[in-house]
Amino acid sequence: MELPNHAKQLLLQLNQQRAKGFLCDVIIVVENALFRAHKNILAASSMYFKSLVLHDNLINLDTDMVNPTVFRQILDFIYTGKLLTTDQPGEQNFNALLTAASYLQLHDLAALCRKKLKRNGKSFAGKAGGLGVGRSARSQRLSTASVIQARYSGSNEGLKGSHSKELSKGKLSDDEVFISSSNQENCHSLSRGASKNGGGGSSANGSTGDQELGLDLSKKSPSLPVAASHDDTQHSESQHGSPQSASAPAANSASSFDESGVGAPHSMADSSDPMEMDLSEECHHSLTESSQRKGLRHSSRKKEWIKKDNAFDRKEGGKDRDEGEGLPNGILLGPLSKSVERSLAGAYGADLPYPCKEEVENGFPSSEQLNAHVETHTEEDLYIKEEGTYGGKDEAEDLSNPNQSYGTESRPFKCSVCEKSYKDPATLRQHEKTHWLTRPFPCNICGKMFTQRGTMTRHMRSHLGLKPFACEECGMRFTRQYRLTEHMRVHSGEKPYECQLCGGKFTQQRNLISHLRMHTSPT
DNA sequence: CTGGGGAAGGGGCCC
DNA sequence: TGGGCCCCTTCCCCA
Repeated sequence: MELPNHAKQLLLQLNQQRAKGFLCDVIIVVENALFRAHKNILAASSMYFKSLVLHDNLINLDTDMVNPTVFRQILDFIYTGKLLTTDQPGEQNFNALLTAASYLQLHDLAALCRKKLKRNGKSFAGKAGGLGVGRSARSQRLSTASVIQARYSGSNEGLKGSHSKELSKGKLSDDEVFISSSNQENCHSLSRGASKNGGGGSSANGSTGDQELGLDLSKKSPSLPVAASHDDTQHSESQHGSPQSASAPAANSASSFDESGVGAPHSMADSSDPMEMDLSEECHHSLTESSQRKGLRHSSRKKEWIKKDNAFDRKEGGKDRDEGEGLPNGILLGPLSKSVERSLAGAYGADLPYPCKEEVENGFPSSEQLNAHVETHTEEDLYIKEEGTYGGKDEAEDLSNPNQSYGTESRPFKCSVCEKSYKDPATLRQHEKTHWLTRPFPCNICGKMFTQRGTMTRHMRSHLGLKPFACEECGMRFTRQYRLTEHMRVHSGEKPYECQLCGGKFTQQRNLISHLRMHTSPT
């Protein structure tokens, strides 16, 4: 069933709202003219607008590329899909429209203009003049073709190169540089988007690249709502998408996460590029995270995704850990995009269950079904009652129950689920996370999820082979300082852990513990 | 072959 | 956010 005029009616309403300024949330300044519009509409019509409205409520357009008359036409076109003619000569108008459309990355409109100009037998490329409508001489002589070419050049250098080529050919003089600061950004974004090398999923890559080129798009808006590096990366990625793939990269954008289910599968399911997976997961990550910041925890509609049980993969024994560390059994794929699920499933040949903690036995055949199920849970359900069933907790760890060594007087913050109490609310909150069904911090590489960010980043280090702590004696490297300290005892011969039963000494406490088991085990 | 010890990897959790 | 310490586990060596 489909309403025949739904889209049309919707657009009509939006256009009427625009006329009244109703719910308009962005102002576009073109020369002395102001235009009000809706960010969503602009963002949906052009990647360029999308990147701009993400940060700003007030947008200044390059008056060399677009003038008020043309922009009015363009805005009308965006809202109606119709191009209204002006009283100026058609060819001039289409040239101006083409330039502006190219500048604003309104590709449909640009194509339309090109078509029209072609039909009129007028080549727009390289034509001097014709931009009309208050254009400056320098812009008028600028060919749209060169605009587009410059924007798609491989790098900033490439851009300069192509521009200087034009200069040397005498087509442009020094003052004919059309690239305003915003254009440079734009160009940069596109070129980065076109070459996947620079993109990457790591925030390091993204930010470094921008900095290298003296460009930090996030600087555009100091009031960027979520300033985490992840989000910066997503933001960059969203802007770096080439126009040709405008819909796909948008799936990774923080501003367009709702598209992830639509745009992602195409680019991701078909790709084994882990970076692409990263992006989606980053998206998931940021969603989960920001949701929590917003107090989603207290929402009765919270969706919870869990690993079957921590104990599960332990029971599975070492083989699984070795062979499938990347995707442990009972992987807790959260609300990842379907494509990521498929990618992971394909990569690891594993079933990806969507078990609700309550229904571990049954599981759910699809994320949607689990989704529907978890919707039925209330906040209380988010907590697992302490019955010794929560993975990872064992008797030994219970011995370290803070309450056993401290009175509750000095630890006033008591866990509502178990008996533990803490000195400060932050620690309590951190502890309470261990009772959540959700694990908010997914590994971008294998999808494994963690309750604490630190644990996740530490885990990531193992993926990346980052071992910052080196032994000065033998050069062996470790992921953790503690390991290095432990290791140094090998060289020093220090064995601080002594068995009280047999006097055996050990360099590692854990080895003493396992040794003690030998004493206490029945056999 | 088996069991114990040494050394190391990785996750959970508290501070 | 990272350090520190707890845990389980694995791998290797050797008796």
